[in-house]
Amino acid sequence: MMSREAKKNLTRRALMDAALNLVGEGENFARISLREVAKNAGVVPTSFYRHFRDMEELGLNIVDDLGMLLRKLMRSARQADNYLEDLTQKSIDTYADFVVRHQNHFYFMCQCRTGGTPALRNAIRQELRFFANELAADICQQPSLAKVSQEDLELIAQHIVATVAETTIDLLDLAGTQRNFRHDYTKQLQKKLRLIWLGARVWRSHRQENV
Amino acid sequence: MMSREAKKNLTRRALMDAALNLVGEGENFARISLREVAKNAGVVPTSFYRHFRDMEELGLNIVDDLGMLLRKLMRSARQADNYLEDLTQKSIDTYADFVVRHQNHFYFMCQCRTGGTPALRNAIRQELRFFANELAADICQQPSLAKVSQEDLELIAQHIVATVAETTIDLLDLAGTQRNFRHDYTKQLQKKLRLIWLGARVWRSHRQENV
DNA sequence: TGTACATCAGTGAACGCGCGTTCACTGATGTAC
DNA sequence: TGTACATCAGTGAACGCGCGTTCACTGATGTAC
Repeated sequence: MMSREAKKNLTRRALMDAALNLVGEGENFARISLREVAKNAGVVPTSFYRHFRDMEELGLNIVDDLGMLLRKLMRSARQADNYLEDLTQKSIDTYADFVVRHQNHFYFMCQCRTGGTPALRNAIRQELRFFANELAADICQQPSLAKVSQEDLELIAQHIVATVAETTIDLLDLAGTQRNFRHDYTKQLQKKLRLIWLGARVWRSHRQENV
Repeated sequence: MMSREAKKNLTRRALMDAALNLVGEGENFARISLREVAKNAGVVPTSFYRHFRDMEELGLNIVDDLGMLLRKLMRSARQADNYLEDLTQKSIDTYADFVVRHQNHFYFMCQCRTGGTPALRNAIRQELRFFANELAADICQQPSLAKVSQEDLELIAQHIVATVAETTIDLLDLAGTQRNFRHDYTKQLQKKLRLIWLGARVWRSHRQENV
């Protein structure tokens, strides 16, 4: 038999997955009711309280999931061959794969990043900031960025992460409908990142340039 | 006496303003009930139906408002002295003023741009795309962008608009708490836009550059 | 190993509440003559 | 200008429903001896 704790964890997962599925089907997380989640998890509403105080706490736990996923993504990106050329393209491909494989989590991210309760919003922003800092640590080794201060490097990394997060909803919306959806998305995102990248290469910290 | 039509318009405005105020106070638009809006507008719930089919239709009308505001913003930005130096700084200042003066509308925009129903999301995205196209038409006259294709110009403009929209929530959050909130915000946003701008100046359309 | 008791995840009935929506209405404004 | 009728924005009662939350419970799992 399964231990009591293991069974409890199964129910907990079922509740979180039920919420994620509803979000993946187009529901707004803010409107999803505790009873709906319980029903979809195959559990009575009162059971919910054995695991979470309320829907917001469940949401915060989903954000923890998301953080773990992002760390996993970062790790696998770092394992990739580090030939510098085409690194951006490879990263975008890795990311697009990852998003499609964890659609529900990324729908949740896109929706709650600006639309959630303040606590939820901040939790997601914090995860993205962490990711950006890791990215900053990675790219600071690039010789072409030698003239950029640490502070500005972090800003650049944050801008890159924000750009990727911003465009993720397009990828998800396309993934649902189109067959060869990936090409248009990666092309656009690559151009946007190249724009930032080119800017970063001619960036000089501690000097204001006009226009 | 006021005409029947004029009175009706007052009620309509009162309903929209009630919804906007609730959003400005931190409520999630998706969770605001028709009855709450009616109560805050000083009107009986059934009256709501004389103006909107449901909350989504009210939301779409707020997006129309927002579109009008953005066009007004664009007009006043164009009227400003066009000395090229410091144009970015001026534009950011104009924008920040504008956002603070129409806080509720911009809270609504930040929240529904990614968190709303599909119809609402798309309506807002369309307004922002329109704004970006206008911006593209403006900046294409810059001699430093002569080598950029029309398509890429539009992408750059979209990227700028997305960056501004993305950071607007920071401005709003800061506006509520801090006294001299504007400085940090404008400084960060200016750096981000400068990054894009520098990138755009060295951009060559129709050629792939690697990292 | 077996027994007696403790723990606690999940149950099911019940509650009061605010929700969206319907309906027939009222009375001020608008229109035709 | 005055009268008689039409329009329609806003009213107020009523509905059935799903909501979050409470409570005492059950019975499988865990623990102590």
